[in-house]
Amino acid sequence: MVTYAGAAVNGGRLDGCLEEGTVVAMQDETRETAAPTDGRRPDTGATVRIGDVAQRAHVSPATVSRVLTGSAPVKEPYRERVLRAIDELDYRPNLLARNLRRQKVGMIGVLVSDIENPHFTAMVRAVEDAAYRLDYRVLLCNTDETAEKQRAYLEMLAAERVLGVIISPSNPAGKEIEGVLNLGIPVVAFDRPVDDPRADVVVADNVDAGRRATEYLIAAAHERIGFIGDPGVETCVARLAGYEEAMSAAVLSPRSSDGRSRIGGGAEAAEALLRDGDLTALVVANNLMTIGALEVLRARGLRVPERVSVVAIDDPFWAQIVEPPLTVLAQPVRRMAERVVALLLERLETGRTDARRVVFPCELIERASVCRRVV
Amino acid sequence: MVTYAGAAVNGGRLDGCLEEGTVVAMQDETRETAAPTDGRRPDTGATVRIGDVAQRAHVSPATVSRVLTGSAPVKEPYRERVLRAIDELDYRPNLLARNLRRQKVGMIGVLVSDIENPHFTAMVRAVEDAAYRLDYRVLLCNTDETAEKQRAYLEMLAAERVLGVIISPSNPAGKEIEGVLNLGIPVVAFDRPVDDPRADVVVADNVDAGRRATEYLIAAAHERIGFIGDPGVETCVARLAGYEEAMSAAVLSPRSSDGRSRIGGGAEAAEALLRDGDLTALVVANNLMTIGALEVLRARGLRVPERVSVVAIDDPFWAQIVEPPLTVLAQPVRRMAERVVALLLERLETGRTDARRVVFPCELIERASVCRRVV
DNA sequence: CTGAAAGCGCTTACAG
DNA sequence: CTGAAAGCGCTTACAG
Repeated sequence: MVTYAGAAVNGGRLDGCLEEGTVVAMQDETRETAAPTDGRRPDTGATVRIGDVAQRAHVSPATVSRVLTGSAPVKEPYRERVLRAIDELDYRPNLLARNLRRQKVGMIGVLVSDIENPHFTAMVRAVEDAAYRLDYRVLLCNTDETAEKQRAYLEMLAAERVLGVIISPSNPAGKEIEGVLNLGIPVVAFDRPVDDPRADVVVADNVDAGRRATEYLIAAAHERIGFIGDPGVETCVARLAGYEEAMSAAVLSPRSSDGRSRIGGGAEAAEALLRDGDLTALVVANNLMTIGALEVLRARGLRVPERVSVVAIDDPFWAQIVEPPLTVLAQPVRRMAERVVALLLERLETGRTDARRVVFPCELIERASVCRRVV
Repeated sequence: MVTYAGAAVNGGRLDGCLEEGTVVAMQDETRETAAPTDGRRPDTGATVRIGDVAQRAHVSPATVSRVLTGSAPVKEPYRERVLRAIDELDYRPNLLARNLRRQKVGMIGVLVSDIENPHFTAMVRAVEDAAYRLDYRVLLCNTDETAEKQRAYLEMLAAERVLGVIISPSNPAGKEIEGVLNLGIPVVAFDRPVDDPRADVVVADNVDAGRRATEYLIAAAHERIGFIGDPGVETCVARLAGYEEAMSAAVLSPRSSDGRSRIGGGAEAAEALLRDGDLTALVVANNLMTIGALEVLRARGLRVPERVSVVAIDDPFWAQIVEPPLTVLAQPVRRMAERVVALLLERLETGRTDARRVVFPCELIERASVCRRVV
């Protein structure tokens, strides 16, 4: 707080002159000061190694290693001397060396296709939780729906010899994953399937989700129902398929638009659908696109649900504070994440090699964004 | 899609019997099948090493290394033989060995205190983007507002000898960071300051944000203004200080409550404040707590802004679709993140050692969650 | 239970 | 420009 009080003295000179993204302006708005460096040098260089500890404790490096890792018992006079030496020298083992020796790292890699999407974020959170408890550290990579970043990260994870890989594949899935698999590193795919038959897969039943979302609207007498999806993303394609099934079963004509999985795309897709025809309902295939669609409906003064009913797929944390609270098909994210970790661990611990595919049904949560169409 | 069609055949048997979190039920809801394993063994074991490549290309390992890293030019007959051998053997260098030899990894560690908070998620995204472009890989750790996880991850990053650390410290900040700093690994703190004077710090001007949020409400004739914060989180404490400054400058009595930085806590804090007195306005110190507060206001039928006006600090992506769209003090997240990466790189590349502190002002964005108090 | 020694798979001065 | 050799800092059979 002391620092803060000082920092705030001449703060907040905005005066409306702030322009988002203007880097030049940043110089003016920010204050930059050199903090005192208190004499301590960042003492690079002379790092202490296991040999130094051994010497100081009058034991062999092997013994130090053994107390460090607990790989074998060490008798009392030695043990304590080692511990003290470690403490006195502030020794921290170099994992780079340990990893090389052991030919593995205590990490599992998690590749996520969009870290800003709350759906993935919730997944990651659950995965990290579970893995952490089991003493695995998580190396999280954001592939940004990009094949190139996915390849680069997969390459790195393979080179780094992680214990296992958990991935929500960016499309097109599959090819780049072989390198990892060939190294004998187990992979489990979540949210979206992966082509390689050696990988486990945990997905929601997306075509069912799309179908049920649509059927729910049809049951409320809607007929002109649009769909916002993303032809480039496998989950959305499946949801679209479910939507189309339901529509054709009811002899209604489907109309869908590409929302590119993002907020902005969802907005554009909504615009396009609205332009083309007089919709009374919308199925939106993911939570980010739902935001875009809602923004457009609001901007046009089309009230939800009276004028346009909406069913979203995904149940993000904000679904209830939106006006009206969203009726959704929710994936059991937490349980799916736990399953993902369990599958990976099973492979790690039992050496299982036959691939599993687990499909979770979604749950319909009725809130207030759908009403019966007034005929 | 083929796989999907099959998967969906008997999908979606929910029938209302699904209970969130019931693990037992999971067995019934999910279908698990063994996928074909197509004969390929996960050929563990016989990994190919640089020596194998060298042998096949009739060159020395040193030469292979040189074409791999580009550390020195390699003449044509050799170069091509090496490339072919690499390709034929599907060789991928073992980074564990490379790292050990070089005594560093091409990774920077990013520690974030809550990965489910869109504020951090946006930050992480921007950091990852910038770092990736510069060819650094990001090791992301979720500390969960927990000193223990923070310590464990910091320990790991130190042992792993990452190039640099970017951290939004969980409180209490500081102590655990010394190990990293002592190793000569640069650290830059974001969102919240870190105690060690060797670290760079990039923060928003939080007391100013709290003050301006409050002044804005006071200017709209509000007098009974509550504050939802988190005494355990430095940013929130600063925002509270700003709030208190503004209140006492206007001779109004402050009333604040602890929302523990989460949705649930925000809800409880709102309940508590509402119970204690007849508020007409609320300042909420972060976006997650804002959700909780809004849920409570909605549940009680207290309309925003007519009955209770709200100013939130943080401008998450959902601020505009909420009803009413939120008036907020927004941090320039993207620019802050870019600054963070720039500071780290500067240390990495120029070897700068004097610490910097950069403070960004927040921007007031007026939307519709505040109205003039009707006297 | 402890120590001496080999080795994990690379990279990089050092010669040539 | 290329190769032989040393070495990064650990761990782990192998003796004792």
